[in-house]
Amino acid sequence: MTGSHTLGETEARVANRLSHMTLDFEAMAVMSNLFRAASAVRNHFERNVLAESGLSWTAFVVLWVTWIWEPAETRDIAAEAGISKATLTGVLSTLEKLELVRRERSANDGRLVLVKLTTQGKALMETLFPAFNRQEIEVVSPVADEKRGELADMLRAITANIEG
Amino acid sequence: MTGSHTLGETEARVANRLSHMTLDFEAMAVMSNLFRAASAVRNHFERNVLAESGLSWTAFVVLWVTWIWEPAETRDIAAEAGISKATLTGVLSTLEKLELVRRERSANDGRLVLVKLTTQGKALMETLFPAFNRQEIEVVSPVADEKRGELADMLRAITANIEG
DNA sequence: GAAATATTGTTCGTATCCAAACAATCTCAA
DNA sequence: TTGAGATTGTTTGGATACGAACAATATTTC
Repeated sequence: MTGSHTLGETEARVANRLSHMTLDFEAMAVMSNLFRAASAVRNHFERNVLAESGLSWTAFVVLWVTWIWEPAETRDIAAEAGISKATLTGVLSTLEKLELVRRERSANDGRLVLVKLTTQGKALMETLFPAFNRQEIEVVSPVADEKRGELADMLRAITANIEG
Repeated sequence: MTGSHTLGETEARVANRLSHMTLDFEAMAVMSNLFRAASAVRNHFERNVLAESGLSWTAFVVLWVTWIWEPAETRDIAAEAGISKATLTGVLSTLEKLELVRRERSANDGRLVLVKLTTQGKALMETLFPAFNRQEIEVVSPVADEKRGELADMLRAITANIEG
């Protein structure tokens, strides 16, 4: 993930390249670190937790959302997972092929598709999710205990500001 | 991005579903908000800044890294952009088709490929990057001025902890 | 200097990922 | 009740995404 250049080097080089522009480097640093962190954490989880189950990151998120909300409507799953409904169609097909999930037409509304976990899907989540959480603890560990609430709040505020 | 359920609802439902497990909900909240924020910001940028240029998020990042470091070696671009070299090959082909970038064999080392921006590529970045930064300022605005450094530091620490 | 080893970018196969077009279904007004 | 409009999940087409295998080139080893 990290290149051969340090972040300081990059910022100095950027400053030089952009010396004729008026820029907010602090905002830039926040955004840059946000994406680096998200990408690094995601790759870390895919390799260390998800790989042995053969699940992609998105597949896991979809499985998780379904687990929490089942029977879940696909539009809600897509929104909650942060992916388009077109993407969800493909991911659900993958999860169905793995027999972790089952699609069902809604009786009340013929347009809707309800998604449920199979017995295997539930069993997988029962072991996978605690393993996932153990890694979450590991990943967050460099942030001081008393700062974590603040960190979550700031990230939440950024999201709310965009989507509001 | 946000579903019809609030984050509080989700957490309550998760707590109920997982009541028999020992979990760190604060670590979970930090990770959850990290991905929500990254995803929301990325989508926001793709739709509001990048769409008119016909660039994807990744294409922009690659273009940006190349702009800063040109002539840039592909292995460095991939590392700096946080994508695999296989992915970079495809993205560079896209950027070359758009005539924003040029590939060149290195004279010193026949294995290396050097990447440079075309005149059009430079012109695009001259207007696109300031527009990008203006949106960055907007996105970060809900975080108090004096907290932004801390936020960047915490995210940096998480990344370093994983990759170290 | 020749052979073994390492490194680099591309290709291949497969899985995401999205916007836009689409068919099926539902809602609601007239 | 019938027809216009809205909503939902899928399909389509094209770009991204990765690991693994690959050919080309450099480096190391003896």
